Amino acid sequence: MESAWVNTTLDLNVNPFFHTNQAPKREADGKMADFEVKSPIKQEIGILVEELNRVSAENKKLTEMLTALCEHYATLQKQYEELVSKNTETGSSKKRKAECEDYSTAVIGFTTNAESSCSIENSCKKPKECINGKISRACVRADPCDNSLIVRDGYQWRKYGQKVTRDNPSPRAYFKCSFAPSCPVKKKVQRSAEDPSILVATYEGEHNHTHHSPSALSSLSPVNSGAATANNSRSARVSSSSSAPAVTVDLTKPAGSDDDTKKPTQKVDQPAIQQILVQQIAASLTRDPNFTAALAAAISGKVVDQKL
DNA sequence: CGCATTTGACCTGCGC
DNA sequence: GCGCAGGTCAAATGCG
Repeated sequence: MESAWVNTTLDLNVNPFFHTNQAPKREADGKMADFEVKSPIKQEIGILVEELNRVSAENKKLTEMLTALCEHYATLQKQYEELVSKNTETGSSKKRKAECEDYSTAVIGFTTNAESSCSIENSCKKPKECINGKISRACVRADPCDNSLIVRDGYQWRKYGQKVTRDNPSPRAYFKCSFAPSCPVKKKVQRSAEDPSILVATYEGEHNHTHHSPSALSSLSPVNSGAATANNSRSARVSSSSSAPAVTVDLTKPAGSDDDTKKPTQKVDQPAIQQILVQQIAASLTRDPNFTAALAAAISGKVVDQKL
């Protein structure tokens, strides 16, 4: 992932003759008398210098926007890695404290733990529950006014309990998967203590049935679709693309250095305006918290699938 | 009437 | 051993 930066190369053709049809021709006709072109050339140079300054300023602005984008991405990635490393840590004997800390820090994103079962709640579970203990966590942005602890993830859940925990004023709801009678998966949903608009869903176990609930998927609310709606298997990717407009972000291109933007580019077939458009879209997307949350969920879901 | 949700009681594990 | 806190059960309740 480290190398998956956005290409920062801007195809801003600052060739002085780019915007003038006459100049190259005159250059080709190089033997033209000085007195014939002196005055128009001066005027033209002034215009071109002005144009160059404008483009340079725009270039600088775009570079800054792109830097912000990359920093934002790096921050998200760092957050994700911290969460993963935290979940893979072993040895915290004080399970309840550890769990509490997890809730307070896992504000955005989706974490899972496929290899080391029960690491999040390693010491709290009965041994028999740890055998199938694949634990994952999803954070879903929800309306703070909505008291229902419902996380729509495509599965059918049956609520079997609710409890107010010590470290969080909002109650914790307990769900069992009712899609299949023998499905052992359980889900705990609780609002984040720090941000009541975020629902933290913790999944335990693996579904022993296929996930096909179109009605449930189609009912994913816009509130959820923009945030990280996910569970421990496939629905993370499905939900993130179910109702939101399709946005394809290519992060596979290597990043260009700052110097790259200053180099004159050989490519003239790609209009600069398209590049600017792309940059502006990227910048606006990174300012959208829903998009960043969805991106985090999508990345997490990808990692989960690779682990499976 | 059947199913899902609510909610108080009970069970279990952990720390002191 | 006791108390605390999280997790689960099951009767009561609500809703379509």
